Amino acid sequence: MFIHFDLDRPAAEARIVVAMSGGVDSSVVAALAARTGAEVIGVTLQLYDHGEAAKRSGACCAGQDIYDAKTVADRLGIAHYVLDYESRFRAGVIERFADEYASGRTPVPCSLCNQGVKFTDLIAFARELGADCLATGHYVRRMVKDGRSELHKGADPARDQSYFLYGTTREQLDFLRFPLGDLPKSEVRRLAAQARLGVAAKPDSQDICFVPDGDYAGLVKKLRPATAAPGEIVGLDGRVLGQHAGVVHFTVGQRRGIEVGGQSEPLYVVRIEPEARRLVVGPRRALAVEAMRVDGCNWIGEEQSEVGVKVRSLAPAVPARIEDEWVRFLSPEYGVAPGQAAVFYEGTRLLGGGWIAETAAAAEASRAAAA
RNA sequence: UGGGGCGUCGCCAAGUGGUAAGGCACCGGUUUUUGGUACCGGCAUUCGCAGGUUCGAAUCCUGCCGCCCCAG
Repeated sequence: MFIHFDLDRPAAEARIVVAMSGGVDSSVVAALAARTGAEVIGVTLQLYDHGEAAKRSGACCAGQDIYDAKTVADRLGIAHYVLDYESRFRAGVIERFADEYASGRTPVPCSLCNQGVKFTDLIAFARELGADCLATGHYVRRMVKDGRSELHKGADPARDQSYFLYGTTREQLDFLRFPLGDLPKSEVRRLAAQARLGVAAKPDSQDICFVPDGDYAGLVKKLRPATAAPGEIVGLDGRVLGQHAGVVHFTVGQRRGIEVGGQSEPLYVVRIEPEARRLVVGPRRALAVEAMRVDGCNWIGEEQSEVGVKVRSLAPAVPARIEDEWVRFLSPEYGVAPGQAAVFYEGTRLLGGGWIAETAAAAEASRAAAA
């Protein structure tokens, strides 16, 4: 398998920097890059401490993973650097992650990380090295049309990671390469095995990389103790239904963990009021949202008003119309959580996106509240 | 301590002689580079307690305990 890296000069004269997390995907990218004949430099970011998180396989960017990346680089015969980005990762991702929960919102740390540490800081570093591009293992595709770079979903719909990259700027995109975007995961693993990389059978990373045991709430509680303050769970009519152990445990649209039984239908978190430490819950129809206000929009493609929009990584894009800051769904959307990303698409092409700032209940939900 | 009603899984609740529905909650799994959703699976040898009748009782009888309502 040969992947073209779309470089401006002959491979023999080019320099490719590969962001190596220590996982299968980026290791294969490094292997593919090495095959082009270009000079390849692997870079691994050390993002957090070497404590508990480092022992967990499947995480990225610490301890074992740095060692794995180094091993792959040695096997490929490429240079490998480890950059200590702990402090900027803490400030740019972890602290903001905690702040979001403290404001009753639900953050997307992967987007923050990509926008900041990976695509801003790491790209700057790669440019300093005189690289022609920065290649990553993301499952997305970069296509050049009429001299302009476009960002598209990965070919494998089950693996597409474009949602997390909506904040990529055009300048960044010009410099980035995503060699895996056309491949199914199975093929990537096959390539890893073929290249005899030790990480070929390493489990996929999942959950939040900097949370050691999946207990993200535990981390947020440590950083923002107020999020662990108990409070009331109230119904749409204001009636107190129970107590909760901290807003940090909840997100809009969430069903499990409310621990209020005796209902005829399930209850979902409809709203989080952090100042009052209150959780407002209601039936599923109370989750219906007809529009959302989107903050800090980034456009990669030209601005459009009729788009497909994703409010979560999984689930297909749904049709919507953009009216200034507000994005109006053609049919009600359920479980739209402030703090999450709204990402706009036209077919497979990612147009742009922003953060969900607030939502407007659909008539259906208002009726539920009145009942 | 007169009258009436009720007591079935953590909550709601069906079942009134034939060998414990269902919903909610909870737990587990599947999916997944965010959180969540969804889906699948699990979840009362036992019906307030103690006796009795019966081939057989959550269901009938007796007593006790507890709660509620109406009267005092």
